[in-house]
Amino acid sequence: METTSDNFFERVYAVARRIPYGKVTSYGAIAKVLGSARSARMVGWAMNAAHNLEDVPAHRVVNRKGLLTGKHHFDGTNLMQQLLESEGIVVVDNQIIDFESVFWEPEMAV
DNA sequence: AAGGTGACCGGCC
DNA sequence: TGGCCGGCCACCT
Repeated sequence: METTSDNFFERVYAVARRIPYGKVTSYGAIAKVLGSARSARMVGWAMNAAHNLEDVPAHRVVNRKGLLTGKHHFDGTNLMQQLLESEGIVVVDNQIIDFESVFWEPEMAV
């Protein structure tokens, strides 16, 4: 049942699922790919539902500062950080170290 | 149907 | 990236 609203969410999920292992991206980057760079908030909202799905690695999505703003929404307080460090990403004080190095630019399709 | 909300971003001080 | 303000768009009650 692909309704218009679900379609938007699916867009975010599709991009998030394409995030390579050991890489992260920002909400604004995803929103930009979706065509609405200013609706980054909506991406976060979509992620809110996305984190409920195991198909979407929401832990690889952070804000443009490389800060784990959404870690508070995870099951555990430091679960998000644990997952990122598990992928080789260094996180200190909820902030990704060398964020630019692990940053991955999302794309709609290949 | 309308209002409030939100895991943000960009600009300015 | 320190802090504050406005914008923007879809979801929820």
